[in-house]
Amino acid sequence: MDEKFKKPYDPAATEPRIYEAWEQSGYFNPDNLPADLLAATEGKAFTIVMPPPNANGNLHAGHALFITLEDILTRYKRMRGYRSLWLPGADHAGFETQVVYEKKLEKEGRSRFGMDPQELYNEILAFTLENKKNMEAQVRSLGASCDWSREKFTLDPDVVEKVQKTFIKMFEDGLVYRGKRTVNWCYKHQTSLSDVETENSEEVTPFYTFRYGPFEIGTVRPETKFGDKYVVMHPDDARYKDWKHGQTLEVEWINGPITATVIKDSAVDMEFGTGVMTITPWHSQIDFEIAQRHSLPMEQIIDWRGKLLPIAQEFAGINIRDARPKIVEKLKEKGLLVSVDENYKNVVKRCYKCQTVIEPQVKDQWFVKMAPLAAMAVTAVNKGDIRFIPDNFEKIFRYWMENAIDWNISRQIVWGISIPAWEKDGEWRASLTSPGEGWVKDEDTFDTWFSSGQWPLLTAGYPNGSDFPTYYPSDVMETGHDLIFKWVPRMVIFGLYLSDQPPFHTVYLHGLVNDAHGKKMSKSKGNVVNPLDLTNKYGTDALRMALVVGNAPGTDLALREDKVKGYKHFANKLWNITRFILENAPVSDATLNETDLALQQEFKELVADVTTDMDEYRMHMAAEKLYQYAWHRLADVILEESKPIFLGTDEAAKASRSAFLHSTLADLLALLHPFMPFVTEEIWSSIPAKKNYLMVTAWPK
RNA sequence: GCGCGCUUAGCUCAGUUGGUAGAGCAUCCCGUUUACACCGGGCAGGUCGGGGGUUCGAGUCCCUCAGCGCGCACCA
Repeated sequence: MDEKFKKPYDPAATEPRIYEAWEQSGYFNPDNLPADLLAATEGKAFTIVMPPPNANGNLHAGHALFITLEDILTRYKRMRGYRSLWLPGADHAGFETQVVYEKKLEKEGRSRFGMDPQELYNEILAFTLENKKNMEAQVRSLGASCDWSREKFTLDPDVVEKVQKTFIKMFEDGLVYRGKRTVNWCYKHQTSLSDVETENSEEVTPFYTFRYGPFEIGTVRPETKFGDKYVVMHPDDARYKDWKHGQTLEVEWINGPITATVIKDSAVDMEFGTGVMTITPWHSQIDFEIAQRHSLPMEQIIDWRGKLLPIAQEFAGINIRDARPKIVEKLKEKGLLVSVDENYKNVVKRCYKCQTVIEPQVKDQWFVKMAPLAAMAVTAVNKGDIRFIPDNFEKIFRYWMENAIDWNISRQIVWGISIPAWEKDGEWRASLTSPGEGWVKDEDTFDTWFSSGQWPLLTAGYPNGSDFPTYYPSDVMETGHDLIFKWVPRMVIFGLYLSDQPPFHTVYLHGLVNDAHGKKMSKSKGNVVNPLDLTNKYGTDALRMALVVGNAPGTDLALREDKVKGYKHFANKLWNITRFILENAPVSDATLNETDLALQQEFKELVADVTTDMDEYRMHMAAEKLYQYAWHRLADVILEESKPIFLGTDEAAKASRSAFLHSTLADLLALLHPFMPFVTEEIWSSIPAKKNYLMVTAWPK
């Protein structure tokens, strides 16, 4: 028996050594897997594309969860004889990273505004590459058996070029268009944002009712109302039936009399307020749509920094935050303020990074025409080409695809992939290089989801790389349920659009990792758990088990330190089970007696049960069953019952029990390996059954 | 407003197609007879949120109500 079993299992001393050995072995690369292992599937591929972590900081508990789940699937399939590829990556994370970097600049008393764009880009690139190394080291420490030789970065030159070519193809296919439309504008970050980059918050805002000629109109935003010269009501509203569409009238307004025009539009809710509203098309989505329907002119009231433009006359140059009370005061003095409801509940859109109130602004941007693409995605789901785990997420996916709105892919930030579009005299062309003299390049960059949406294709080298189509489509997309409408649909759409097939057949969605009381982790609450602190204290295997057991797909998890501690004890339990067997059971290939055959049968049923769980993505069940068997069946009962046998004189019984224990230990280590790769590999290296690494040993039958 | 999810032992959660309620941690009692005190043995603890229905049988399926959480939405 190896002397090491006389001391408790020491994860810290073991894990780096084991990971190094795995990496050296080359088996993370599916092209190097042993032929006898692959024989089981005749070399079929199994591919998971890693959701590329943002290369802008440390890994958090959510990363630890997805790395654990994906590594379990990869290791399981590898042991089942698949050419298992888990392809790692790193995301430049456009806006996210730029926000992180801007905070860093702020701390240094600097600002991105006024910086040379190329200089800023280079600084962020250096920062990102440094973080990327850090991130990769952390992924390794969690035991990820991914193929580093294939690692991709979203700013690799070939990735950038392919992303740009996709845009060009979409431009030629009429799936992207240049549109002057309402966008979500963040004053702090000076960029437009997609709908998924904003959050809604319900807030209590004063609701003002003003006299507008013969009408009363309601608003929460008096500061936008300078240019309001269209008064809108529902065509069926009996109260206003005497007012005709297009009719004009003189009204006294903020800065004097104006000529207003009556517009009838069914977008107006008759039940709300007085049923009459004025519109500010430049700064409201719904007003914009009404204005479009009636071909009304629109004018910008607030500039890109949040200050009132000259149309506001005496208020020009004032920040809208400060302008509101002043304007209300003026309207009140003019006798135009009818009432104020101080308890009005209103939904306000905010920037998901800085919580700045989002301003609708009208801007020329590139939009993806979503309807035809989304229809393809719905068809694929209807045909059963994509399965969701848990399956209720299919409804959410479907809802999102059936209500898809056109996607703004232009960002006014430097940190991203440049949009290959050129403009001359109002005409736009899409091209990698300038179409000729006088063409001006679009300065904007792509929304980061435009590139990450193509990730499964890009990692496989679409359309002509050596891994395409060997490792495309991939098998499982494992990611957080919060990405069900941010990332997953975009991957499905790009996969179908570019390759005519979905990029994966299964979408496995995990929940959030919360704190011990089920509360969302946040820096401001101070309840953030650093996964590496836990692995340093209890070992990586312990953390992995704590993240998996009892964590049903799609549901959130409360991560408690005592749970991690419990599985550290379990790793040690395996250690001591091994010690007992090595000390007491001489190696034997004796035929099993009746008692031991029954034990073997019981174990075989466990193997079958666990295998089914794994095939059905019930990793949480499999892990718990293995834990129960190892501790409360094998250790508590079978080993205890073995003691008198080994102390006795019945040599046949000893031989039989020894044979059973050795084979069961070997198989149990194999079954546990995907969950607890380090301790199982370390034990495996010291038992008689060992041939090659446990990582490339066949899954028990 | 629409949609989704959750409500099971003190805490955190499992419970695959409906078949006599489970785990970990915590608590309490006992134990060092040596694989392991990073341990072992044992006790206690739940009318599975309320109500109704389908069924021979429901934590599991259906309806309804309540509470909590989350997402979506152009009510100015």
